[in-house]
Amino acid sequence: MPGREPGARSASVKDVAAAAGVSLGTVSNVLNRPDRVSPETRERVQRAMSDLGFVRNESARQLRAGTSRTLAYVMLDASNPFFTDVAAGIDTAAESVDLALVLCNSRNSAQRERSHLALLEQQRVQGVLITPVEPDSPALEELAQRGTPVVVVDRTRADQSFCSVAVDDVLGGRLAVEHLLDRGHTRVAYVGGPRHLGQVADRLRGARDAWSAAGRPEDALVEVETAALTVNEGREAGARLAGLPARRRPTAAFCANDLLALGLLQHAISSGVRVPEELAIVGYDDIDFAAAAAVPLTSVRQPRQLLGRTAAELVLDESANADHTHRQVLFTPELVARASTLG
Amino acid sequence: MPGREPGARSASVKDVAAAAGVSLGTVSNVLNRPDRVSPETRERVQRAMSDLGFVRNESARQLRAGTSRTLAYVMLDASNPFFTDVAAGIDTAAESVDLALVLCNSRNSAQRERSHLALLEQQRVQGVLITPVEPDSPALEELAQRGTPVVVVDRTRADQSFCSVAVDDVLGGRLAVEHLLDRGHTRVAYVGGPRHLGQVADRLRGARDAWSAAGRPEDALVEVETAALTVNEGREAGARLAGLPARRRPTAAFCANDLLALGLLQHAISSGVRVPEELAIVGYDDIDFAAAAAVPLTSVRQPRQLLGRTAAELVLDESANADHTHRQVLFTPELVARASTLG
DNA sequence: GCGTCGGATTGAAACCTTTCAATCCAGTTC
DNA sequence: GAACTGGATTGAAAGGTTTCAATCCGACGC
Repeated sequence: MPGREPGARSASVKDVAAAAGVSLGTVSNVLNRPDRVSPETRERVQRAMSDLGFVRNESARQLRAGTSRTLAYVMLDASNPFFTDVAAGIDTAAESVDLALVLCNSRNSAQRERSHLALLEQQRVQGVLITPVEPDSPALEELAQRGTPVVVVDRTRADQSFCSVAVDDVLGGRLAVEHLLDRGHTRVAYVGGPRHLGQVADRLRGARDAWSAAGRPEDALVEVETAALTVNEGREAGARLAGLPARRRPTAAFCANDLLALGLLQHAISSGVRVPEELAIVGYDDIDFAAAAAVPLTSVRQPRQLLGRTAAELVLDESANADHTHRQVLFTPELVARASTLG
Repeated sequence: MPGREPGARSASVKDVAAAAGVSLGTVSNVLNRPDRVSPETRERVQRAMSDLGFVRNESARQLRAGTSRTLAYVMLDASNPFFTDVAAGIDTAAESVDLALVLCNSRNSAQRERSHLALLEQQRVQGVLITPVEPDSPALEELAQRGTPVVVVDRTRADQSFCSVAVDDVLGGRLAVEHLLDRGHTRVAYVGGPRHLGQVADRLRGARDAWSAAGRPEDALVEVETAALTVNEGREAGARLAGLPARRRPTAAFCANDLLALGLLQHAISSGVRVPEELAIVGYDDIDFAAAAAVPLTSVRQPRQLLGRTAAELVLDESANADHTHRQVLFTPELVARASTLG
C-alpha cells in the first residue's frame, strides 16, 4: 500500500488550526515565533500537528515569505574527490547558518549546467556556487544580473563581475618545479592538458617561471599534453615518456592533477620503473588517494574545504548585505613532499 | 553593484501579461501549453518575457500545480566514488523523464540525514532515494507513510515496506573466496568492519559459505576486523597481517571494499611484500581507482550505475502508479580478475 | 470602578501561478 | 442572414503559508 489512504491529502495549517481550536495565525506563530504564543496554546498546537502528521509546505512558505532556505553548488564533476571535498566545505558553512545545501552535478556538460541553473533560479535559491564548465559563459552573468548571488569556485574570470575563490595556480606550478630543482633534477616533464584549461595553462606557466628563474635551458622542461585530466590519460603519458630515448627522458614529472599522477605512477610501477629513483612524480590537488597511493605522492595541496567555506561566506554576504562588493579571493597552495620525490 | 537596481523585484506573469497586452491566463498558456495559443500572440508574449527578464516562480507553480519536478538522492558519503557513480545512474534516469536531481550528503551523520529528509519532505519532492545511515530507522517509514515515495539504495531492510535495490553481498563474498580457492590459496584473511554493517556481515557470510563448501578448516579463514571502511584502516590491517607469524599468515586477503584493499595494497608495496606473489588481494565495489591502482586490483564489481537507474525507475513508478507494489531488486555482482590475484 | 497597558490571539490580505468554465470571434454551413 | 463550430482568449478561483494591523482580555494603578 503506497502511502496514505486514498483521498487524504496532507494536512494544512488550516486543519491544524481547526484541530487545536485556534486561528490560522496562531499556528503560524507556533511555527515561526514560538515565543509569542502562550505555552499551553503552543503545546496544544504542536500536539495537533503531530496528530495530523502536518508537514509545512515549503512552496507556500517561500512564496509568501519570499526567501528560500537553500544554497546550491553546481559541481563540475562529482566523481573527482577534489570537488566533493570543496562541497563538504560549503556544506559546513551552510549548516552553521542553517541553510540546506543542494548539489547539482553538471558532469562536464554545458547543457546540463544550463538546465540546473535555470531550475535553481526558478527556485529562487539564496545563492549559487558554481565551478563552471566555461568560466566566461554569459549565462552566469545574466543570472547574477537578475539578482541571484553567484560565486565562482576554483576558477577565475577575466572580468571581476563576480566573487570568486581560487588557488594561485601559477604559484603552485612554481612550487612543484622548485621542489624538483631542489632534488637535483635537470630534465623534467610537465604532464597536463588540454592546454586551453585555465588550470593547466597557469600551472605550466608557474613551472616555466621557476625553470627559467633557475637558469635552466628551456627545452629541458618537456611538455606532455594530455587529452583530459584522468587516470587513464596519466598511464598513457607514462607510455609516451617511456618511449623517449634515455638521453632525453626526464627524471621527474610534474602532473597537472593527482589523477594524472596516479596513472603515471601506475604505469611506472607496472613497467618496473622505480619511483622516485628513476622517475620522481609530483601531483596536484593532494586528494586523499594521493597520500594513499602505492608510492605516496608528493602533491601541491589546495585548501579544498577552506575554498568551499570561503565561497559560501561570500555568497551569503552578497545575499545579505546590500553594500556587498565583489571580491576575488586567491589562496596559496602548499607543497606536500612524500615518497614519490623523496629518495 | 549586486544584481538588479534596488526596489525592482523580479517580473511576474502579471507584468508580462500587461507588457504583451494579453491576459494572465494566456501567459500561463504560453508557458504550459504553447500549442493552444496563436503563433503571433505566443511570440509577443515570449518577447515580453525576455524583455522583462521574467523567471517563473517555481514555488508558486508548485503550490498551485501540486507537483514538483525534482527527485532527491540522499547519499551516505559523497567522497566515496561508489556513491557518486550510483548518483550518476540516478541522474541519467531522472534526466530522461525531465526531472531534476538534487543531491544531499548526509556524511554518515544520522542528524544531517534527518534534517535533509525533513526539508525534502517540506519541498514535496517527487521521491526520495536514500542510502541510509541506519536502514531500519523509523523516520524512513514515517516519511513513506505520509506519502513520499522512498526507495532504499544499496541497502536492504528487514521488512518489505519499501522498494529497494541492492546487490547480493552474500554471493559477492562467495565469488571472491571461490576465486581465491581456485588460485590455490589455503589461508585467507577477510578484512572488514565494523561488523554490524550489513554489507560487512553479508560479504563475510558469503566468504564463509564458499570456504566451508570447499571443505576447508574454519580457522584458516582469518577475520581481521577494522573500525571503518577507509584507506587508512586498510593500511592498518596490513600492519596487523604482517605481524602474524609466517606459518599463520594468510597468502590472500579479501577486503570488504576497495578503499580497504587500496590501503592494504599500499602497505604491502611500501613494506616490500610482493603482490600477488606473497599476498593476493581482492577488493569490493570495483571503483575506478581499483583498476588504476599500482597493482590493478581484482574486485567484485557492483553494477553501480544500473543500481541508480533502477532505483530511480522504482521511485518514479511509485510516484506515478496508484497500484504500485513494492519490490526488492537484488543484482548479481561479478568478479573482475586483475593483477592483484593473477600471478 | 475607570482607564490603560501589554501580551495573546485573530482575520484578512498578499505572494504568483495554474486551471477551467465561460466568452469571444471569425469562419462555415444551410 | 441565422445557427453553428471550434480555436483563441479571458477572468476568477484556488492552492497553503506568512504578515500585520486590529482586537481581545486580564491585570494593574489610581
